[in-house]
Amino acid sequence: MPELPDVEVFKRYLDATALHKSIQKVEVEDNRVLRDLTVQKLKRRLRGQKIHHSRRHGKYLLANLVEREWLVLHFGMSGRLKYFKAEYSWPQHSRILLTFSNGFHLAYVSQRMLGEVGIFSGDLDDFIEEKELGLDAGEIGWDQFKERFKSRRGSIKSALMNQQIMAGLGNIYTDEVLFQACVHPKTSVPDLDTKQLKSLFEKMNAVLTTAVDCQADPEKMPDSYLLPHRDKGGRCPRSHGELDRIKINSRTTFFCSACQRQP
DNA sequence: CGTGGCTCCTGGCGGC
DNA sequence: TGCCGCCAGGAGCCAC
Repeated sequence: MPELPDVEVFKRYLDATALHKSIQKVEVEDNRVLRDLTVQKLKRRLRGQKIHHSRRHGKYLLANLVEREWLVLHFGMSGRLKYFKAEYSWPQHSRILLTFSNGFHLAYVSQRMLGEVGIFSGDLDDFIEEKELGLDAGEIGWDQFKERFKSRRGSIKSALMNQQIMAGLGNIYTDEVLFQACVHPKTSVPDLDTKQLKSLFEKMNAVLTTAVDCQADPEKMPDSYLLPHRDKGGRCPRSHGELDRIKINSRTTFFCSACQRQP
């Protein structure tokens, strides 16, 4: 699930629940989510600290611990956060559990463990540089968007999903943006005219804003969106034709061949 | 440089 | 009912 809107919702959730509370206990239920980081180091860096504020960049959420030190959360395909009180209500697939001084817990939940929990030392800009991330999709301006995409040769879907060009869009929201802009996902970037590129930029902003407003919940999204219709029998809300389903870069891609014309 | 395939993982679902 | 293969909203790596 976690693309930019989902992670933004996680950020707001974290901000509303876990700030300014002393971390008393750190439990690692499965150390595979730590990758190269040792359990010992994670505990040493977290215990006794507080999360002062958080930042999101693309699909990453960074929780600030001390000056130039962050707890890094990446959610892979199935990650989320859960703040709760009672011990017996631990969510299934909790991999990391923090216990605060008020007795509440914050769980990093990840069924498939494709995400990562880490510690980063440095400024946010250093992190972005190390991960080679492009500008955040929610903050990029039109001139930068145009600049970054016009030098690309591949398909627009691949480009929009490329975190080095721009960070935040994943498979689902890329399909949504292409659908809203009526652009076929296989269109090669150089074949797009400025008007189409501008439309993609504007629709991207609208989609991201709407998705965050809907708490990234497909059921709350407008019926005119692709999201609520992908997967369940799948009919285009505009043409009412059956949605097409293809693979691009081995990712399932939904689109409407009536609205999004073959390049 | 871009694309497609494979890999890391777990678990739900449809088909037989 | 049970088992199996397929698939899933991420992303790094490698061969072509």
